[in-house]
This record gives sequence, C-alpha cells and structure tokens, in this order.
Amino acid sequence: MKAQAPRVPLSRERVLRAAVRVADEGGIEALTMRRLADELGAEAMSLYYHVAKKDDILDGVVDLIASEINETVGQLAGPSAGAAWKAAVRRRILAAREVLLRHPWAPAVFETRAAASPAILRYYDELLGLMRDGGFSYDQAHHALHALGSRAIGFSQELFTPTSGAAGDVDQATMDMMAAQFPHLAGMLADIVHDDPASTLGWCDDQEEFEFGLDLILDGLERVRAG
Amino acid sequence: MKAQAPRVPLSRERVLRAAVRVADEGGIEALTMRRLADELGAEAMSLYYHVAKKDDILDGVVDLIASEINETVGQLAGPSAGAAWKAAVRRRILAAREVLLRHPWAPAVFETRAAASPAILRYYDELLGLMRDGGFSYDQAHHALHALGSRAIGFSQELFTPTSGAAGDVDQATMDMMAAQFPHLAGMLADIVHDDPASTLGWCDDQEEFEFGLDLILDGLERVRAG
DNA sequence: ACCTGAACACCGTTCAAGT
DNA sequence: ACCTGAACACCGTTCAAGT
Repeated sequence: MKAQAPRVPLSRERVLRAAVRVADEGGIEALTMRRLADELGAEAMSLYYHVAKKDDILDGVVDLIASEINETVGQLAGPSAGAAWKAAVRRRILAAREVLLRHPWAPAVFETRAAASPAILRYYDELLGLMRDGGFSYDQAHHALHALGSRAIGFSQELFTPTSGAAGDVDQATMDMMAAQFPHLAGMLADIVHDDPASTLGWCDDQEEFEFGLDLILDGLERVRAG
Repeated sequence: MKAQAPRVPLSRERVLRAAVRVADEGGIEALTMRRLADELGAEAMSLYYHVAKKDDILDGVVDLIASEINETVGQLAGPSAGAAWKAAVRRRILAAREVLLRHPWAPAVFETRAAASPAILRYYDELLGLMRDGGFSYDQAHHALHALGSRAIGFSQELFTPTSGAAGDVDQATMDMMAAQFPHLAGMLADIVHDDPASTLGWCDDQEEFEFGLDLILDGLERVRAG
C-alpha cells in the first residue's frame, strides 16, 4: 500500500497546530521537521512552503500557546478597580499557569524567543490594564512587570529543586554525606520530611510554592501602590 | 605544515575550561564537539576519552561557572546575624550576578540541567546559612528559595523586555499601530521615554530592575521573618 | 593509556523538478 | 500553487584501529 496524498492541504495554521501536538506528546526534542511532516502525512521539505524555517515554527508555536492563554484569561471576570487589582492579577496569572501546565515544554521555548509575539504583547497589555485599574502609574507597572518576570505569565524557573525526585531515591549513606558537606540543605530537607512525613515529596516546586512567591511579590507591589 | 600533536595532554578539566572559553567567545551554539576539539588542537573523537557525552560537558560547565561564583562570593564579608541577613543575602546575590554577566550564555544552560551540581548545592547551602543566621526556620528558608527562584543565583528571565532593542527602531507608524492595539504597552513606553528622553533605552531589564525585584522579595521575606 | 579515521544516524535546509 | 527526491553541510556518537 502506498501513502496517500494528504486530504487536507497543508497551511501555516495546520503546521503550527501539529507542532504543538507533537511537542505535547513527545516533548520539544521530538519536534523535528521530519517528525512534524510525518504527523501531517507529508514530507519535511513540504513544510518550507508554509513556514520560513524552524525558528519560524517556534515563533508561531509560542504565539499559539499565548493565544490559548488569552482565550482562557479572557473568560475571567471580577472587579479590578483600586485594591481589587491584586485579586484580579492573581486570578489571571494562575489561569495562565494552568494553560502552561498542559504544555510543560512551552516555558523553555518561550524563553528562547527574543521577539515578542502579538499574543504575548496582548497578554501583557491586558495585565498592565489591570494594574492601571488599581491605580499604578506606568512607571510603577513597568517595575512590577520586571519584578514578576516569568511569573507574570504563570511559571517560574528554579535552578535547583530541593526535593525534586522521590525522597526514597536518597539512601541513608548519601544523606549522611550530604549532611556533612551541606548541613543547611540537609537540615532543610529533614525539616520538610519531618513536617510532612506522609508526603511523597518530589512535589514542592508546585502550586503552593508558586503561589507563595507570587503573593510575596503582589503584596510588595500593593505596598508600592498604596505609597 | 602538518598539525602537531597537542603539547599538553587532554583532561576533563582542560576540556571543560575550553568549553567555557568557546561559549564565552561564540555563544552556546558555538559549543560543538568539533569546534571544542579544534580549540584544544585535537579531534572531536578524542574528547570522548575524557567525557562521557556532550551532556556531561554541559554538566561540568555549569559546575565550573558555579565554582567561579562560589570563589567570588567566598570573599565577601560582613555581618549576617539578625536583621543583617538581608544585606548579606543581597550582597551575595549581586556578586553572583556579576559572575553570570561575564558568561551571558550560562543562565540558559543552568536552566536545562536537571541534576544539581555540587558547586550549585554549595552555593545554596551557604545562602541558606545566611538566612538561618537571620533567624529563618528551615521551612521559611525553603519558601524563600522558591520565591527567589533563579534570582537566588543572580539572574531573572523575562519573557518580554518592554524596551529591548533600540527605541529608534520603532518608527511613528508602528508606534501608532501599537497604540491602537496595545494602549497600555504604548502608554508605558511613552512614559518611560518621557521620564528619560535622553536614554538610549534598550536598557531596562538591567541592574536597576533586577535590584527592584530582588529588594521587593527580600523585603517581603524580612516581613515573614519578623513574623 | 590516550588519540584518531572512517562511518552512522540524524539534523535543518536548498534546489531543481515534478504535478 | 503546492509538494517532493535527491543532495548538502553539519550535528553527536560508535568502534575498530593506531601509537
């Protein structure tokens, strides 16, 4: 049996949507031109008729995910005037985060893109709008964006996750060695385990920690706003 | 003339130092096995005798940069007990940042590494030590690390830098279009330009913004500490 | 013990050629 | 207008072979 010509003709739109699908299923390293063409029932070279190069695909994919975020946060409602800005911004950021959690590979791609996509610009524009509702000056809001960093759009990069990996991975010998070399890390770990002996761990850079950091910043910003 | 055998024999150490040199000069995309071998006057295949694979090199490079950070912050002095913790942590983080500014490609590599390098563990261990001096519980210090995120080691990733690129790049037509589509971004930009008409711009995610965000978080943490 | 040449599988991308 | 086959330059990596 021979391969059939694709029923639906290719298009930039179809290519980008397929790219998201491939990355969702196999991670970002699965996203090669040949694998992507496969997903579309075409040859790798055919893609170049619809996109300029792979970088163009990555730009488009970022814009697509950001659009998904915009659609989600677009359904949020609630007051944002005055002191209500904080709850509104918080809601918005946590909703954006939920979208990104469905595309775990996306933050890393976001970070490699230099040019801002239209959808990302829109996201930030509306975020600024909420702050303006709260009474922030543009200068204050500008600082706020920098202070939030990638948290503004729902993720935060950690260089080192204290309890990533199951706690069971660490045997007593390594634990002792670590206690000698890194007493504070060991103490912290012991404390976390002690506080929650039933926890499976491998679960601390998650929702709770994200919200702690977010609230710390939002509270600080509220203080700036209130003068 | 034919190539001479390398005078100095290869070693893991030499390979890693050469890798940092190559990345410093040509960016991370210049760091290929063949280019790295060139730098050492050897063949690409020879590297595999001293390192397991490219990933191993990247792990080693991260550890090397983190060691450079540790050496730098190791020379800092000053009190850290009680309320002095904040200044001590601030000093430490800004010193780490200076090292990373000399290796602009490094943060991106840091973020791709899952396993924590010994040098990074040491950095965090000592950072935790300063917080303990300040009176933080391990649980509080744990939250603090998450709140700081990558800022703890001196950098912060932005998804979109409001005024990256020279301001002169934006002509009036694009500015008008942007004002219609993204009123708040346009307003913010106009305000920044107005506040500092002489500024060349393209210079806002820098030191000042980093310190603003850092201080916001440190102030919030101090409030947590003081209970 | 340490280094290398030839080779492999896999990238992104070009280009002339097919329909 | 849209798609493809063959080919190119470049990756990381293996392995048998050199000294």
